[in-house]
Amino acid sequence: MRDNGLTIGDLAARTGLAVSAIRFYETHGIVQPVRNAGGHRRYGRADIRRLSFAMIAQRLGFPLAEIAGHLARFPAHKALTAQDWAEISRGFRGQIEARIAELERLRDKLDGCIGCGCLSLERCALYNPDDRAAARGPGPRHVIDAD
Amino acid sequence: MRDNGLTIGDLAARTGLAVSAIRFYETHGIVQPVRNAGGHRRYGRADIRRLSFAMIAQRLGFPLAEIAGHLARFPAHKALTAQDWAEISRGFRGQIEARIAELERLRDKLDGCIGCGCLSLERCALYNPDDRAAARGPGPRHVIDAD
DNA sequence: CCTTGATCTGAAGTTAACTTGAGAAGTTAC
DNA sequence: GTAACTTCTCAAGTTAACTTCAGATCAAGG
Repeated sequence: MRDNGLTIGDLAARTGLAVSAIRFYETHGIVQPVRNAGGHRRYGRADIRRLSFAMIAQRLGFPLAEIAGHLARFPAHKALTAQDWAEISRGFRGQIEARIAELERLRDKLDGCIGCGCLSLERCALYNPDDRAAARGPGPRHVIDAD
Repeated sequence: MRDNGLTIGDLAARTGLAVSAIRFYETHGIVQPVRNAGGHRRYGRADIRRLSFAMIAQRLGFPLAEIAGHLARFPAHKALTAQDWAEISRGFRGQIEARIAELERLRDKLDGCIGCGCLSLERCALYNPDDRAAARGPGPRHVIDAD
């Protein structure tokens, strides 16, 4: 008997996510299922929306931590409204535009450098030490996705 | 006595890379220094160019493996010519343009979706399972990347 | 009731691109 | 010649985003 609510398997089938991924997202606070008598997770409809949102945001290139941050602003079991979505989306748009702009700058510099062949660290516009300094700390550097 | 050639420290100072990074790049075949009597690495001028190239390519967002692949086409101790550089660069340009185009598509879809708020997996243009395969980034994406 | 099949937990593995640390040995400046 | 660097090797740690595995328990159909 389904008690009430969806099982993690149901959710996986509906969203296309792996069961393990959904559990992982839970550790990041993206969903917060309740437990039934046997200790199994039970989800509500709002959770489908939350996961859908997370998947879309990931497609847009945003890290889970940031996505979780956005979702944290809304009650765990309340569904996201069109309002909420529009509000978050506008922020996304700005960041996408920024990434496009950065790539265009790089492309233009590259155009200027093709044929030059200097590869000089002092003179090549493509090599800008300041930009590299921005990426600090250990771990993998997300080269281009800066910010 | 410097025997001949640059030490790894010299190279680090010249390129701005960490000594550990240069050793790491060596494991990827990006540089192939010779050893002096004491077992220390000695580099040639061509190696500065190879590292510069790698750094620039990384800024452009290319993974080390791919960069190493490009460099593998050239003799380890021959310097890259303007010709070589121009040839490789043209390929880069194409890939940068592709990434820009992908982001623009996403931006446009997002515009269409702001205000819609449906977040429906079946209908939302932003959620396209096929496109997920294109996602770049860190982490084991093999499930998604599944050929 | 019993057998599949789904879930549970917690630990460890995966990729990328490096860094950090330990202990030993080479190199250099005075 | 010796103190002070620099470098050497190899193993293990780091972040992100998950997956895989093992051993155990829960749930549901016949």
